[in-house]
Amino acid sequence: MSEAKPATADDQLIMPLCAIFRRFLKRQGLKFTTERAKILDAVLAKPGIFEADELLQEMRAADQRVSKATIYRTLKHLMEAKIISEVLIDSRQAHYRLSFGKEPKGHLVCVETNQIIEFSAAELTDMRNRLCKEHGFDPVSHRFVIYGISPEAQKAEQAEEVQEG
Amino acid sequence: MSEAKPATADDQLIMPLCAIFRRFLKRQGLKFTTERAKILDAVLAKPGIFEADELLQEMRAADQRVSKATIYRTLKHLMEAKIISEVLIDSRQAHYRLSFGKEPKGHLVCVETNQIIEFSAAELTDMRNRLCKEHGFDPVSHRFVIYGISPEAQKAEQAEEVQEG
DNA sequence: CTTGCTGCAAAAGTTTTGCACACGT
DNA sequence: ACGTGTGCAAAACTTTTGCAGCAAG
Repeated sequence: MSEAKPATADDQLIMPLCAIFRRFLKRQGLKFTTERAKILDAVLAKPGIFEADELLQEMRAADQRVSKATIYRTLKHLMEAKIISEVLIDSRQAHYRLSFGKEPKGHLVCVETNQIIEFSAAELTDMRNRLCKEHGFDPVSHRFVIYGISPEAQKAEQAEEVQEG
Repeated sequence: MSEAKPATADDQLIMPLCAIFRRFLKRQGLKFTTERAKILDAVLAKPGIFEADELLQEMRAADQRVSKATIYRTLKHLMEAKIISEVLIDSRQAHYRLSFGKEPKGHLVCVETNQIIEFSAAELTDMRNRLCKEHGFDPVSHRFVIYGISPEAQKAEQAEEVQEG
């Protein structure tokens, strides 16, 4: 409520993640470079799902230029550090989301508009653990993606049908 | 039980699917070519999940040569005809499975060995429909993929740890 | 100062496309 | 015959890699 920008929940999130990444890198004998810091910042600024190229474009727009190669290399490290994780939306391109400290999410994807809605589904984790146990697997993660047609796309479809008929 | 090969469950499956594809093509004003028939046969011969290039190699080995481009074009039609569907295993390459008349399957993937186990999970369809309804979506399909470490890979890991320690 | 990192451009891998010719209906 | 389909090779796209110079610890 003060004039000066107060620390937000986001700030509280940003500080530790930067530290966590730093610690991860140190443990692996890797370096915390300005490029890696910039990329982590860009990732933290993304509210939902993102792609490598999207990150590149947005960083260029913000004059935080980093090469494509470095983005790909850093995304890999961020995944190893469990800060982000891959979301399988389509098989053409990799999609990521900030996942540190978040429960795994399900995704509802509109096949017409590509709109993506995240939802929680804690019961999936139980189902995962049960199935892993049945097959002797050690669970790592899981993905649940639902494909459907969004209300908006449904309206568009109906409009088309009227024209056709 | 006779000497002549009796009709198998597979034969019963193959006949209608070929007919179904044919009908689908006719409806779209497309042609049922020998290449499309050969590709459908190759797909029907696959018990589980397959990739485009795998199909190409196997067809070459069986002297049923078709071009890469035709395989990709035909896989697209088979998906439109709902005979196969895409399985999201990784974001590098498309994976498919014969899906006609089968209930949607979940997949348990070993992150070390890439072994894939299919499992049924009817409750997922209910969950899907419930979530679609909540968001006003018209359900199309869904995917549930679990990542874990298979028993074999676990043993290999333990062996490594012993060596390291 | 040593080791790892970056950017660039080229390579690699999958999927798509343009075009001339061939084939199903 | 007509309109589609096929094969080929090239293009398109995402991701990876080799290398020379640069920067972090």
